[in-house]
Amino acid sequence: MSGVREQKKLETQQAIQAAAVKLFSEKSFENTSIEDIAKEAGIGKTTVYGYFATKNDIFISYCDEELDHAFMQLQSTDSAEKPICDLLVDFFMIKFTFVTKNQEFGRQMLREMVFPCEVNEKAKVHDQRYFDILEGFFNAAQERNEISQEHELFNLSVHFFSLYLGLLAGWYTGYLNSLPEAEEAMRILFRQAIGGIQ
Amino acid sequence: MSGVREQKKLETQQAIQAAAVKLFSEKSFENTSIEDIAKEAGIGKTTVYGYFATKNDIFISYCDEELDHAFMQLQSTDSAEKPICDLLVDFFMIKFTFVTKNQEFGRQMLREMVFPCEVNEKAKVHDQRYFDILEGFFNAAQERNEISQEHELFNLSVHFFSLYLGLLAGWYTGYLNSLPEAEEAMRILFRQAIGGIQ
DNA sequence: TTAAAATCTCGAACTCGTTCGAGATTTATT
DNA sequence: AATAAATCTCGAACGAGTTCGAGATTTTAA
Repeated sequence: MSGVREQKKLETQQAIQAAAVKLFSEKSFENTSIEDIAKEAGIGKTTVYGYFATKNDIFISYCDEELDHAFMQLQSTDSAEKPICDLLVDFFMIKFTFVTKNQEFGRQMLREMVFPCEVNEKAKVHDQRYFDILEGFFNAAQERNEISQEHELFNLSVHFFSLYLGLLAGWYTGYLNSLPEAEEAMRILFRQAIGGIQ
Repeated sequence: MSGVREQKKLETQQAIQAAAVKLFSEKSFENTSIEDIAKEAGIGKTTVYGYFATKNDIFISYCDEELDHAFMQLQSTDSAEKPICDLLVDFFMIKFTFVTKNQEFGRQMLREMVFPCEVNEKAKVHDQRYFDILEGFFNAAQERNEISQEHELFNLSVHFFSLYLGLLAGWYTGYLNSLPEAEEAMRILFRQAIGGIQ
């Protein structure tokens, strides 16, 4: 009977993850201690470290779950026949709204995702999914001749993603204070990008 | 004889700041404890808290000093008769080089500056100085008709600053691995922004 | 079946950021 | 000059993340 240990390990792992999701949502990252998580998961505090190297790692796996949920919402972006600018604004405003919904959670997550301590393969997979969607948008826009063929899809995606990042920075540094304000700023920047500044 | 206390307070403040600069440079933020700083400054660990509310605050004041130095270098950007694209690349590559010179320091600083815990007036002053320079560039470019008058200087600055941020994110998430690579990517994005993508 | 190896668990302890509280020093008041 | 008020300092202690080490459990090998 091999695999008892493996089975238990999986269960414990999931128990920790579930406890973290629950407590981070109820209280928040800062207000949840490792001991809280351990207690909720029914194990000793030290045992947690057999599964996650640091408290931050638990947070990152929590982010992964949250992002998965958010991704569902995103996929339903109605990519019908809208002009590319509107489409992009819709797309990024969903992300923006999600990430700034909870100021603290968003900040913490962005710090980890945008300026991570070490290259994180899992995050790259996430990014790739978003970029796939974006590239789909641009590809369609190129085919209907709304935008030029001369730019690579990846570079286009990076461009708009960067503008999105800049807006988030503006939010967290206090330049933007409401969603409509953010959307207006986003529209201005996106139009600049599309039309050029020459 | 009034002011003995004030005098001492100033000295202590400077001693802490100097100790922090020294130790953060030698070891790094994480590897420097408050106690280390206190010892170096010749005071008790608790006393530090009379001057800075948190360890992070010490780091932020350290950043301010570093950024001041970096700013000097920046001002000397030769804004002669270069095309705006080259000028912007030069400008932002100085910033990029500075901030990524020490991977860990840069990451920590960017986290604080881009996604700060609370709105930080001092950081805004810094940003303003950079934006002033950028707006100067754009203004000159508009006057020699290199770029259109229709965009506000501020929005233009935000646009390129955002692209710069996106590149830093690319650096820290492992998409960019060398300065020449970063510069090439920057040039591509900047050209996209200038020429538009239509 | 059994002994050795590998792995898992958790109480105790360590580190470091931060707060408390009480005594020391300076300033203000008369 | 003397005393009260304000401020500064730092040893002690607390809280939370993390590591140590030793015993318990499971796997492997014979």
